[in-house]
Amino acid sequence: MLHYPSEWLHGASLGDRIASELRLHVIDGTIKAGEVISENRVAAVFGTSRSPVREALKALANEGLIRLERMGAVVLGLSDEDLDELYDVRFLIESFAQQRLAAVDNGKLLEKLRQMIDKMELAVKHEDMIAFSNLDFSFHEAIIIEAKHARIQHLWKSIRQIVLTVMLITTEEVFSQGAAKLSMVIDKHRKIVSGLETKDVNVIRNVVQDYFADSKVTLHSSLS
Amino acid sequence: MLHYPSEWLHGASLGDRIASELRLHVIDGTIKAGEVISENRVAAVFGTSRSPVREALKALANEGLIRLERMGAVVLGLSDEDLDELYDVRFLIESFAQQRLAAVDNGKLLEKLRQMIDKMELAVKHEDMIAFSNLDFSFHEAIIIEAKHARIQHLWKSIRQIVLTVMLITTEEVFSQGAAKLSMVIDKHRKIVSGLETKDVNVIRNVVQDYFADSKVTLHSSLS
DNA sequence: AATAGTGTACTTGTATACAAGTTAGCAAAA
DNA sequence: TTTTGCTAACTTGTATACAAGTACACTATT
Repeated sequence: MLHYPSEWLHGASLGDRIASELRLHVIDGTIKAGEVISENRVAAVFGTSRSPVREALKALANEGLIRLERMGAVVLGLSDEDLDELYDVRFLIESFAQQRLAAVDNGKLLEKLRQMIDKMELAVKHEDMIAFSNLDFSFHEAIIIEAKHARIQHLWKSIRQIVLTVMLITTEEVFSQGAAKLSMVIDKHRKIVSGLETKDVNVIRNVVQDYFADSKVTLHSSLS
Repeated sequence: MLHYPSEWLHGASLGDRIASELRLHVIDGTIKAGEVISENRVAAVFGTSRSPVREALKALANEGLIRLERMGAVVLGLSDEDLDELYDVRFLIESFAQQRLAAVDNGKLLEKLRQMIDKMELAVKHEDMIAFSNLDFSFHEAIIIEAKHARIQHLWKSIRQIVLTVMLITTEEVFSQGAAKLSMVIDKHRKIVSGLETKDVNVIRNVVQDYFADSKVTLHSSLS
């Protein structure tokens, strides 16, 4: 059973840890949609009081993974359709961010992105799946942060944990498909860098569209 | 001093009430950006324990109005730029929703929207500012809900309280500008209905663009 | 006077206690 | 058999208690 990487939990409170573990299991289906969970039971499972559990459930509710009700919280899960929608929103956010980056000096960002791609290749060589998924995630997050739009960054924040967790799961699958698939993934990121280089909003729009259209395909073949 | 309408708080927990009141005062500037607030002090002000305050602060942090730190939460507030960005995001979300509605049968929605517009005129006649702002809000929310995209609705959920509160404040200003301004606002909503009627994505895109471009102008002239 | 050390008051994170409300099941009555 | 009413075990919302960590001012020392 996949566990949430403990190195991603440094300095995290109990509430954060419970949220991360719960999130992972809701997304990977260990906790099934329709199930009803209560603060007390979750607290018992994790051996804590209700306080951190309460925070975790609030967080998961904010992310749309569960729905808080009068009695108990019902698990919503992430269906295939939900994943599609998640990528719709990722596209919306990243597309906005990249369009914005076309209008400013983005040299330093591009350098950073290229370094990340180098590290991706290293992670492939070391067969370090966790590092790879983290790099994939950080690549896109760097773009969004560099766009310097507080509200957009906030939208991102509301889905970032889900995206990170989904990437963790899908990367596991991609790794099992061998080096060819991985170099395709890396190449897609190179295309994004090339797109940003042009600083042409039309080129960028197409690049981002291609990226996410392709990602959706990978996503579906990976999860079914 | 403007208070959060108590009729919007039916069945709300203490946490919700504190969040709403705090949100209003952060947005209207009664609580200034840069200020540091602590759970204890807020609890003392509202005469409650820290528990509901804690929830309220978490909610406000999720909305980006404050930033939680080791010691105390620092108020971020909503600058003019933040408001611009808020409307960027509103445009992004509603534009997506309306594009989606072009492809489906939206007759029932249109009927509902027209009824809302009628009620707006009634609210003007009765000089009921709170009802008007609520109708304006519900009009746009109805569009987003009807798009039936869970992730998009979630993005909306993460800003809806801020939008509602901003509308409450700006509507107060619009009302003070007299009937002519109000009928302009109502007319803008009629244009949206007309746009949706065409079911033409290009027409709709332009209508929504116009709507929010114009709203931004109103917003700025209203708050400075 | 400047600085190092220390204590105090404040902060959050977590645990626990209690109150009020909801649900489900069972028993008793029609 | 059906329905009504009650009980008992759950649920969340809120209050309170405690622990660990942080900032800041004050004091003693150089």
